[in-house]
Amino acid sequence: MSGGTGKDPSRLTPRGAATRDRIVATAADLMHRQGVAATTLDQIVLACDVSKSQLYHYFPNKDALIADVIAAQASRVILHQNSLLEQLHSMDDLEKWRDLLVAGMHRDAGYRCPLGSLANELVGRSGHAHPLLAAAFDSLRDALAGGLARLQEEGELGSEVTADELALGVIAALQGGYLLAATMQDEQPFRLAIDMALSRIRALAADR
Amino acid sequence: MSGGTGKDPSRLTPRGAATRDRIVATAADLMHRQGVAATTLDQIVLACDVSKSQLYHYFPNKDALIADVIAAQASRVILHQNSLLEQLHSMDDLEKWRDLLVAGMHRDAGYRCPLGSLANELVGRSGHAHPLLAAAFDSLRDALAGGLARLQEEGELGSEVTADELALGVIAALQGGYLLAATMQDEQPFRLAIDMALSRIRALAADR
DNA sequence: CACAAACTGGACGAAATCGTCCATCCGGCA
DNA sequence: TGCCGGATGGACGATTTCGTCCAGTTTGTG
Repeated sequence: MSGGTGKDPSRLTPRGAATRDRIVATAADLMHRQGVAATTLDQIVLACDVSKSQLYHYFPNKDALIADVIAAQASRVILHQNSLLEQLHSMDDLEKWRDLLVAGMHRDAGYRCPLGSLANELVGRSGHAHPLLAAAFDSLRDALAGGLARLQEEGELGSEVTADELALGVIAALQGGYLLAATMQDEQPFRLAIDMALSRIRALAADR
Repeated sequence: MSGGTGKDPSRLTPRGAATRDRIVATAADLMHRQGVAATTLDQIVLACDVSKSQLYHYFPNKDALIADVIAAQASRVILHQNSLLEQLHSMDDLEKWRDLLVAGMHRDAGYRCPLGSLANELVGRSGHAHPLLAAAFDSLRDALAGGLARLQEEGELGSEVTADELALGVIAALQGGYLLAATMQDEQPFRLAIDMALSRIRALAADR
C-alpha cells in the first residue's frame, strides 16, 4: 500500500495516520485531474488544509509523495478489479464488467484513467515511479488473466491464445480508449475500444 | 502546419525560417522524450544553439511553441500514415502496415507515440493544445478509415461495422500498446495490442 | 502530573524557469 | 555605398516552487 519512501506509518498516532492519508488522497485527486507536474505542493497543502511542514513531516520530498500516490491508486484499482473479476464465469459477465468500467469513468476527471494518466507522465522519466507502475499493470493483467483462465478451464473460451496475452490486449484497448475518450471528451471511443477487444474474445469463445 | 500563434512565417528570411524550424524540431524531440512540462526553454535553447531572444523572436511564449510542436508532429505523422495507407488493398497489407509501425517505434524515445505522449499530457489541461490534438487524431482516423473503406468496397471486408469505428478501435489499440510498451520497456505488448485489433478485422473479412 | 515524542503552523531561503530588454550584427535594396 | 528591418547574443528581472527552520501545541505514558 504505502510507497515505503515516507515515514514509517507503524509509529504514527491515529491522528497522524489520518493526516497522512488525507494528504495522499488529496494529492491523488489533484494529480489525477491536473497531472503530476502541474500539481504543486502548495496546491495540495491548501486543498486539504494542512501546512507545508506537515507534508514534509510525513514525506521526505515530492517524489516520495508521488510514490505513495501511485501505490494508493494502484491498490485501490487492483482491489476493485480483483473483486469484480473474481466473479467472472461467462461471456456475458464480460459485458457487465465492461458496463461497470464505462459507468466508472469520471467526466470531471476528463475521462482519464487513474493509473494510465500517471503512467503516461511518469514512465521512463521518474526512476522511482516506473517499477511501481509496471507492477501495477502486471497485477491488473494477472487479475484479468485469472478471470479469463477460469473461462478457459470451464470450456467457455478457447486456449489458442494465452489468457495472459488476451488480458494484456484488453488492458491496452482500455488505455487507448481512455486516451481517445479524453481527447474527444466523449465516452464512446472508450466503449468502442473495449468492444473491439471483447469481440475478439467472443470469437475465440464461439470456436468452442 | 504552423500553429499560427507564432510569428508569421511568410515574412521571414530563409535564414530566419531555418532557425525557426530548427527550434521547433529540437523542441519536438526533447518534448517527445522528456515530456512537455519537463522540457525547459533553456534546454531547447542550449540543445539547438540559439539564444533566448531568438526563441521569443519567433514565438510569443511557450504555449505558442508547444502549439507548433504539436502541429509539426501531427503533420509529420499524418503525412507518413497517409502515404502508407493509400496503398492498402488487402488484408495482408494490414500486416505489413503493422510491421512498419513496430519497426518505427523508437526505443530511445521510450517506446512513446509522438502524438499520444503529447495528448496524454496536454489534453484537458491546455486549452490551445486540445483542439489541435483532437484534430490530429481525427485525421489519423480518417486516413485509416479511408483504407478500410476501400477494403469494404472491394469486397475484402464486411460492412457490419463502420470503417470509422474500426479505425478508431485500431488507433485506441495502438495508443494502449504504446503505453504498455513504454511501461514494460518492450515492444511485445504493442505488437500484441495491434494483433488483437487486426484479428477482429480479419474475422470480419472471413465472413465474406 | 510531568515529560517526551508526535504533531502542527507559517515564515523564510534557494534554485529553477518563464519572459524582458537592449545592444549588436547581417543582408537585401535604393 | 548607406540604410533599415530582420536576426542574434546574453544579461537581467519577476515569479513560481521545492524544501528548511523553528517555535508552539497536542497526545500518550510512567
